[in-house]
Amino acid sequence: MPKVTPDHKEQRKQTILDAAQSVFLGKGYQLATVDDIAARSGLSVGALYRYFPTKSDIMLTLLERKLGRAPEILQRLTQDIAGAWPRLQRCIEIFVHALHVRHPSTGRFLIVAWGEAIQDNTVRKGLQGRYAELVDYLASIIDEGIAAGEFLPGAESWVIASMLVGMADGITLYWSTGTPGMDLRAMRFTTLQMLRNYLTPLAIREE
Amino acid sequence: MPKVTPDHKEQRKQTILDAAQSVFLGKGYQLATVDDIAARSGLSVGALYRYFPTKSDIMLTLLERKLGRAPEILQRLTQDIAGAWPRLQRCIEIFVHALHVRHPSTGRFLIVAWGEAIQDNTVRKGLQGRYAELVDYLASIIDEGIAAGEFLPGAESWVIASMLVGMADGITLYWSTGTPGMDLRAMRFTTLQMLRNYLTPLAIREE
DNA sequence: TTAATTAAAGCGAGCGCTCACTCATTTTAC
DNA sequence: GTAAAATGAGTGAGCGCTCGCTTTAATTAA
Repeated sequence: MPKVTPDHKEQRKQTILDAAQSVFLGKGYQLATVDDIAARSGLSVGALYRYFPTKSDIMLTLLERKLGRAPEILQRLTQDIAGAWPRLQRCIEIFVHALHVRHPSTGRFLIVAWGEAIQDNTVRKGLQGRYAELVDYLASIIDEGIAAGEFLPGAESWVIASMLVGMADGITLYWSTGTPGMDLRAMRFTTLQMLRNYLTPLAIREE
Repeated sequence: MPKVTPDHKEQRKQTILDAAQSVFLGKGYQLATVDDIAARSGLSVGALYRYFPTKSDIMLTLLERKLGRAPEILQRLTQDIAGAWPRLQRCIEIFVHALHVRHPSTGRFLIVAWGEAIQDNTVRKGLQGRYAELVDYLASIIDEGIAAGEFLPGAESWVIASMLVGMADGITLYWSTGTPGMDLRAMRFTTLQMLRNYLTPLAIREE
């Protein structure tokens, strides 16, 4: 199909990315071969290399598309919610729900990406950047809460935000490797309660 | 050196394991070659295969030696501490301190292992087993605290223990990939405070 | 309307290389 | 002298990526 619309090119790219994600989920990044991805996408290896310069680049593009718009989406979905705590709570719920329920494959994909980040500088930089944006956004909500007198003044927003995202990742890690008997709902509930206890102690909460 | 003592054989094994860890830390598991490990250990590839049947087996043995005795060690180091909360707190401090300060290479190694666990069933099973033991042990402390009336009755010990270990891992993950500006001490402090607030609410704490 | 032309899209065998693992040979401790 | 330990060149499978060729859809010419 020569001289094809830009739309069509974008569709092809997405097809390849979908195939790549599915292969990465099944075998991890290193064990996934370019032949695998080509076969799954219904294209040839050569065609695939017309859209992406390297295998690593496929992974990076996937990361960007999966995580790049997360802060913006969270912002859009929670901008009408009044109060820092309800907004923070909603953000965590949306994020965790997305990783574990709505798009569980994305959750597992992120873990694969972390596995690769350990040995690949480019992937590591990509992941770090995307996560930093997320942490910054959560921290900004906490800061607002502190400024509004809703949260305990001493809370270090960046520390807490990092912990939250770290916890989400750690738990996704266990869960994605199929550790049996994990009650994700109970964990989310307990986390939120712990967090609320910490950020808004009784004195403030009862006002 | 033929007809050598069992002691000497054990030493050789340990030499190889040390070399392997150092190579794994530098390049990750997949990118580390058997040649690398042989070179670092000062032995030949052939000699190495006299002590370990596969590369994967080296990783598994390393895992077992690093993590297998953790619950037992924690128990020994904290058995004299009275009260569930002080003991739990000490366990977390010891564990985190071990991962981040005393043996930071072990912390980073565990992350490499997780990366590999995602694509290798054997490694995954090994890691899951080792971590389950740890979670069980922490949960048992929490259960004791509940039984003694020291902790809130409703607390689900296994959920909390999983969260704690998951959090430790998630945070180690960020930290090990060199995410800048992370204040590990502040995180540990905040975590412990959150946990204490949750497990021993004011009503109980003020007794 | 149809045929000829064109340029991009698609193909896949094959190249060059890496790597886990082997084995015939040599070295070593007793 | 001997049996175990150590050696390291070799093996063969597998992989990312290339490149010369074919196919196809849009464009142009008749």
